[in-house]
Amino acid sequence: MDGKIINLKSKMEIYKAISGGGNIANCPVRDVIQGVSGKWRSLLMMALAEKPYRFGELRRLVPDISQRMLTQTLYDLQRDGYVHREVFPTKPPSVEYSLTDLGRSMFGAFHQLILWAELNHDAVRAARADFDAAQA
Amino acid sequence: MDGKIINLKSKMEIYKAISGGGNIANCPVRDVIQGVSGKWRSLLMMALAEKPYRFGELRRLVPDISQRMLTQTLYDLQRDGYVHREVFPTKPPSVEYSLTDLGRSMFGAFHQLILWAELNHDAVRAARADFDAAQA
DNA sequence: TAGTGCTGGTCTCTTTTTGAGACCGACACT
DNA sequence: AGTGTCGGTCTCAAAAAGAGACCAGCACTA
Repeated sequence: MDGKIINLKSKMEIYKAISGGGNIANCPVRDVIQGVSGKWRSLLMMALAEKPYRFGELRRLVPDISQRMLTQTLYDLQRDGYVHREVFPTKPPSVEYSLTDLGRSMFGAFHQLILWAELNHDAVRAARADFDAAQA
Repeated sequence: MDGKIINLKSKMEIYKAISGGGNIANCPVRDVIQGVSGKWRSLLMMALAEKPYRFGELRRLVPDISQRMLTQTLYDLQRDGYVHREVFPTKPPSVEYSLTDLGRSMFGAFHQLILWAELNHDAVRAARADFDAAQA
């Protein structure tokens, strides 16, 4: 926290990064951030970063996710290339999900934010409490 | 990318982090991730990390945001303690938004992910293209 | 003195995303 | 035949996001 962490690019570069020329797919940041956004994606990435999991295991690990969202989120993560899905032809066929190299790479960067979150969660909660109190 | 970037905690710790005891506010990661999730939060953070901006400036900088979402997103960021809102009693009153210390701190961690996004965006897009092709 | 434009919003309505939960086929065990 | 586990899909309701009309206050202008 040295007071000027940020020396980003020029206004025009920011604009380009932000607007993506009107097309979200042209904006790297938005495109990738969408990849960790959503209520469940970060949690599943954290779980899979630890070790591969099967569908049912994930469902039990994250008890408050609906099956639909678990399916959907895993599908999206797979589509983005972060997660590998492998079906094993066992008696009841089992499906294992694991991080790809790209997924591990992304998680490495994402991990910084996770650490920050754990360290500063109290500060955020305090800020919210103060804000809500001031509004009242 | 050394193959094992991640040596996170035990399963139970993950579970606790994930489930938050059924209450999202008890889960630091989810709580903070929500703070950069959403279509606009990361973009506004990036913009404000560069320098303070006024409402109208942000609206012009991010042309495809609706006024409603700009208001709302800035409000949320302010509530989380990342953004400071100051009203100047000029002729038409102007409102300036800037990052707080907490916001700058969070952005420092978040910045890692931004850098990753810029470096690896092509890989993500390629993965998606491959996936979509395989589905067809 | 009525129009026009700028400021920073709010309000309403529509579309998209998320969520809860029922349902499904295959196979194993009892 | 009945029950359980596996990994899902389907339907429908609720929540969030988005588009865009509208608004008050003030300055300048005609």
